[in-house]
Amino acid sequence: MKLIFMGTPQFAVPTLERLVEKGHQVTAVFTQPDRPKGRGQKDAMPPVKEAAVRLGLPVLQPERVKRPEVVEQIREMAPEVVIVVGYGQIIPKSILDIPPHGIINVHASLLPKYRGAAPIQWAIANGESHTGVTTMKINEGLDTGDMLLKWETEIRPEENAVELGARLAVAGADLLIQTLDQLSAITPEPQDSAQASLAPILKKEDGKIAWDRPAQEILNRIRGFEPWPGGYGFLRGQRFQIWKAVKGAPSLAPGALRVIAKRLYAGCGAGESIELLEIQMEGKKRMPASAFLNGFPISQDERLQ
RNA sequence: CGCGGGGUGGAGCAGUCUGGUAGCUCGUCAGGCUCAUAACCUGAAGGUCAUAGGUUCAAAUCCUAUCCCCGCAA
Repeated sequence: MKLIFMGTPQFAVPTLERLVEKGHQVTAVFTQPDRPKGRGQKDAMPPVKEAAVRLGLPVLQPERVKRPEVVEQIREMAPEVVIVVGYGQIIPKSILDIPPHGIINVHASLLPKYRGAAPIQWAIANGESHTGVTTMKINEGLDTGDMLLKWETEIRPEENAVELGARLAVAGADLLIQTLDQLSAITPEPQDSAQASLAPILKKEDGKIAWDRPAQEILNRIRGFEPWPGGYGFLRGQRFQIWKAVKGAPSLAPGALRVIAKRLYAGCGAGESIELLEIQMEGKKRMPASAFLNGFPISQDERLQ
């Protein structure tokens, strides 16, 4: 099919690759503009742009797709369908009507659950046992379009957002191909808004650990928010990131840090605790808790905030 | 030129301000103790103190330049 692809993050890359592999005619790839990133403020290409360049596809990076000249440009391309995967911009109504097969989106949750920008992260953070991907027809709402196909999977107990995201990206790519193949045969199913929930874009503060919460909830958030914002507290005024942790046996007060038999524990709510396995101090590399303890003696009344 | 932290035996750090024989915790190796151990004791190996210049009787430490790593911010 002749189509336009719109996407930005790594999650969208497998879908783009599969489309090309399947012989679909990708007229253009829309992605967010290169933005200053990292130390030194150098402009960095979004993952989808890198993939598009590698695949030899034309790339367009308008600041706003809803600008009339951009809309007109899309109209002239006359796509049969437009594929959107994490583009990062709202598709205006003026574009919705252009492709005869509509605009199809791949969303990383079992809609109507977890509508929004961070469905993978929130599904893990909330301790869900299952999630999946859904293809749907985009309408004017936020992830409220009629659903086409779904794929469900289990969230493994130790799985973090990076790992799950990689699995869902591949599954999403397959599901989209399947959706396109069967498009005429699929009956779009409206979402039940009563069952809907939101997965808002993550903020840095979402990573700040509330030490009075139950241990399991804290662990869910740490792995759900990997690699950003992760789970962190403050130790002696410095940012203290926790990358890997498991449930601990000792009973400690919320936020209390304690070393027992060379293992590092942090207290949670209800007298529970977590054992910190991999941590990172501000300005330092991530390291095993054992290495951290060699150079940073923990006193008895040490506390995390 | 966005802001800041850092590069010291295998790991994590101190020492740098106030130049003067390289230190701590751990790991490794050898031996000892113990029913045993993540415990304890004794001993050993292992470092061009990121790199290149400069100042000095003397530089990990002061000056200059470069490379690399990390956090923030976006």
